[in-house]
Amino acid sequence: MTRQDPASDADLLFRVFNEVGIIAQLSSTAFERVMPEGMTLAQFTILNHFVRLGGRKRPSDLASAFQVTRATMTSTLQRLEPKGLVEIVADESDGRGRLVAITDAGRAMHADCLRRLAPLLDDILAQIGRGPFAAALAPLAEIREKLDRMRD
Amino acid sequence: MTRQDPASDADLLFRVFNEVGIIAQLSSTAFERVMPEGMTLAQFTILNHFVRLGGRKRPSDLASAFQVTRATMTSTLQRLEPKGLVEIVADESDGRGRLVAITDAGRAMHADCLRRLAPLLDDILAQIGRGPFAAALAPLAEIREKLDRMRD
DNA sequence: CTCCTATGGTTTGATGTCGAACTATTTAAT
DNA sequence: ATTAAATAGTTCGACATCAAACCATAGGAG
Repeated sequence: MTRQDPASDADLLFRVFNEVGIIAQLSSTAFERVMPEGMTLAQFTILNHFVRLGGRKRPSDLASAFQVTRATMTSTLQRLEPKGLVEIVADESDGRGRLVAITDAGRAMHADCLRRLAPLLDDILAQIGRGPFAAALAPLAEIREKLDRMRD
Repeated sequence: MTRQDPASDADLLFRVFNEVGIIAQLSSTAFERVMPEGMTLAQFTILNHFVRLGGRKRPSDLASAFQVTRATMTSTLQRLEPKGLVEIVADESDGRGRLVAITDAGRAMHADCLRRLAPLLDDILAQIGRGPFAAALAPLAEIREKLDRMRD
């Protein structure tokens, strides 16, 4: 029963990755259209991390938390810091490292983003319902986790 | 039973979009690491379209087929054409339009990409199995379709 | 102690992507 | 027929992202 034509397996993977790509595209641009001028999903994600977990983190820890390269994190932090949304200080205990923390302005920006996001989420829930999301979450989490573990 | 705390609904959506974003990220970079030098997922997707469906298409049709802007399609076509993988000619019946078609070199490149992709797909199937993909496909397709219909 | 490797960050160059502004052509409206 | 609105493509500027190359510091092997 679990035996399958290899071609159809490949096709299944293709289709899933294709849907995933399109959804990622559509959702991130929908997000960014309602966000304050200049705020991107990548930047919001950093603020969200600090609002939920607090504390100070090294850029490389943020990079692995979000599955991006250190170069990408450098770039995003270099956009957040001039706006005063995060502050970055040298790590006393490690001459190479730096430590990032959110500022009050960053918290205010995050709150504003959440406020603007609410109507969009309501709209999506009204149009699609929670069913498909509930059904997709567990398999997606498994795919993500194993895919992540494979990148070695 | 279907009644839910609105906060948990928002959280569900957040999580699904988050998983989707990470999977899109990981899968596309995994794809591009095994592809021939200079080939990207975006470019492969165009070649794949023509190999499967044949014919000639206008850039704007390709753009809507792949849910990207015309500007994005212009950019991708401007990378494929100099490499000789597609050819672009004026549309006789419409002075504004242009028509894109794949070339023999494009077909050869596509075949090479498929050949290189096979081991990666095998690896993914071996590590994850088809189960989570089969489970995710239908809900993802529904989310994608309705999200797509909302962008108006 | 000295050297070699590992780790943290940055820079550079390339690609994909968007939105906005622009040109050219087509179609519809009056 | 003239004009206004829609459509096809392009260009530009910004951002996210990666890989590769690079600098600095830390840690371990002898």
